[in-house]
Amino acid sequence: MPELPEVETIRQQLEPALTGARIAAARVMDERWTRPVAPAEVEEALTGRTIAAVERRGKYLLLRLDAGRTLAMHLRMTGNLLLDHAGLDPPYLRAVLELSGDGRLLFTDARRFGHATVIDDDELDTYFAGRLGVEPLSGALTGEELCRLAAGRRAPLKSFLLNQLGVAGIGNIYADEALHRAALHPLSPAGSMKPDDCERLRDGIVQALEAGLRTGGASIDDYRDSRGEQGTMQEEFLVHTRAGEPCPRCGAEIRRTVVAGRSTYFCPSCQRRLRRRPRRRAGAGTSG
DNA sequence: CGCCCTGTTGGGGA
DNA sequence: ATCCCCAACAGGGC
Repeated sequence: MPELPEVETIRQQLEPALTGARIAAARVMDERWTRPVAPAEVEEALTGRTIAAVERRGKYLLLRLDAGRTLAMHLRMTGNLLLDHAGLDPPYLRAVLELSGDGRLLFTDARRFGHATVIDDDELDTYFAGRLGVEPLSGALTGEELCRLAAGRRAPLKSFLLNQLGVAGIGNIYADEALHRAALHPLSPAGSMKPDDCERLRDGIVQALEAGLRTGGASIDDYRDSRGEQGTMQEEFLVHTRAGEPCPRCGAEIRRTVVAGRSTYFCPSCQRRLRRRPRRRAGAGTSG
């Protein structure tokens, strides 16, 4: 479940070992990982490089290399990064970065949706400008900014949150959690939010992500070892996958529906649906 | 055993 | 602008 908190947790775990490490060799065993770029091209770009920093943007994990380039990796659904010192041979191994001295960084991915690409540093901002919106934990996300992003949009709030171009890093789980915390209905049109709704949604986003960060490490370990088992993290979810259980805020029964093709959990009692804001007539500039 | 459904994401086409 | 489908695979229900 690599949404922003999980990717950030992985980043924090890898940072001490990878920062300053040299990539002695790189092996890509799945051409899909680098498509449409040939694996050999990526292997060559990585070999001999030193990792200057480990960063995150949205759900992307970045290895900043010397020589002015960056390896940007996306885990998608089932991608995982493993720091190995024991000669592991995990299933679904897609790529290996051998580090100088001891250690290997392993990229595994059962579904093979994960992706990696090498980007010149001077193209980095352009690359992400077309893919990611504001970082929700950077302090740049305010209620006001959220209202600006949502203005005029008729898409459901859930879709609005899943679209990385508005706010970066929110996936299916944290979208549900944020909307519940904000007491907003997932099907309310994004543009229907009033300033007060935007403030609550901003708080809901930040609080849901921070809650995930607090337990992210445990959830990832559980996830890595046992897919179907219940992880520590799941016990933190207020509504996600909790259909039929009582809402922690009002006690009503949490319901499941499908929005934007994704399972969506919400409380029909305290997440009330907003109506579309009446369109303002041209010239009627002032409002209360 | 096989079929169907579900799922942590994002891109492309309708 | 918005929705549907797809990518590839595991696991559970029937």
